[in-house]
Amino acid sequence: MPSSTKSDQILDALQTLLVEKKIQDISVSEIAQTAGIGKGSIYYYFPSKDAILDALIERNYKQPMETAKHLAEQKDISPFTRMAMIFQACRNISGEFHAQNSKTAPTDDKEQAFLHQKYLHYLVTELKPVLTDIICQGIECGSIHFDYPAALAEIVLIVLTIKLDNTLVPSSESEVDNTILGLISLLEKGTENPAGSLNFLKIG
Amino acid sequence: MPSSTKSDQILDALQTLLVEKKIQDISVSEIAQTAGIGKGSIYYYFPSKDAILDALIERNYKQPMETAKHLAEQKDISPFTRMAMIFQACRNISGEFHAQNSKTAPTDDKEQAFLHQKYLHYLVTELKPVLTDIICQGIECGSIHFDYPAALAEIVLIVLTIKLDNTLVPSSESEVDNTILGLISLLEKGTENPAGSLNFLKIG
DNA sequence: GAAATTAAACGACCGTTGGTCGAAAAAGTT
DNA sequence: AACTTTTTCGACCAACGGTCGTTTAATTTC
Repeated sequence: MPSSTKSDQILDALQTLLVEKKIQDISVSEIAQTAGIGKGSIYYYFPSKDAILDALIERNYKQPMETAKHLAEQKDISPFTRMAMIFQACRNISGEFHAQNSKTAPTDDKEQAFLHQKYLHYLVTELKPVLTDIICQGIECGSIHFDYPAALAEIVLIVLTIKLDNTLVPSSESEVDNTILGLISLLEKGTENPAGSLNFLKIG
Repeated sequence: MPSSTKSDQILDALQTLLVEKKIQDISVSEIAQTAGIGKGSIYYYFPSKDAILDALIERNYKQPMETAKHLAEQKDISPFTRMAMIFQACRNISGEFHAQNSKTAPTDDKEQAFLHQKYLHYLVTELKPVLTDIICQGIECGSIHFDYPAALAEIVLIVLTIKLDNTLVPSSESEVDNTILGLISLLEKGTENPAGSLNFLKIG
């Protein structure tokens, strides 16, 4: 199922290789070989190896990110619920990625974290304004009480991304769950909502 | 002021070089040259380039970390205050590191983040049990109300480390301050303490 | 359709890298 | 002094990311 454009072919190749190897163990020649093109051609479409990785990340995240943004505009849903849905979307994105990448490698791959770092940056940067906007709407309509909407958005995104990726600060599964529950509780108390209002999207 | 052991000399050399270059631009030969020894000798003391970096991180963090741990046992100080002091200690550690490393490089160095990642892991892992313990003490004596002490500790450490390093998710200075203020506020509300109780250690 | 121009593809090649190795020097032991 | 062990070393290796001049394919222009 080859993609249309040439640069997509290259990204496909990298994606394939990433399933069973870490980036630093994948050579540009290898990517070229897998894509079925010459090594030099890679540099016609991308300025560096790093740029290929960046492009792949963006491609992978573009669609779920768009739906998250779209969700932000559904003003008929309560802001608090929409915040919860972004919450959930984060989970799905991270989960999808994780399933995609940890088939062979256990979890000790330090170098792999290099990749997660880029995801973290991309996800927080893209989603922070969206989530901030939703929180502000919640504050205006009185369902959320908090003085630092942007900060709240960032805190949520950082903690969620890091804990759900579980690579930058590895923990056992139950520890991850515990931290998420703690975050939910902290959010509920911090936004002056009753305990359990965010909990309907519990650990699945 | 050369250090005593040979492996310390090597770490000194790397530290010196790190002031003006990122790790990936520092070759092992360069470290050897700066340390005044042959390249082969490096591999007598360290199994890989990566291991040198790990050792340097541990050496840099060992002392402040010990004082933080020591602080955890000062049971005559209120748990809430001690939590604030750990808070502050985090700041100092990160600040010290940041001052040490960003003299020449602006902030755009993506590869540098590779290093911060290791700091994040080390700092959270080491400090989480300490901070959790303090929070538990606070819960017992009634000055902190929260159901997930370990989660709270982790959330605080993750957000603080990431925001204070300001490399993994770069922001402007005022944004960093805003996020910290937000975190403080969230903590105060989450632990059912009055607004301002953590604020005496405001942005300095 | 031919000529000219631009886009795309290529792989040999370059400088440098992290890491190995066997030999030699230094230190320690008997 | 003879022998063993620890330490030091730099030539060497395979492999890397990236460049380059050149070739091939596609497009435009007349």
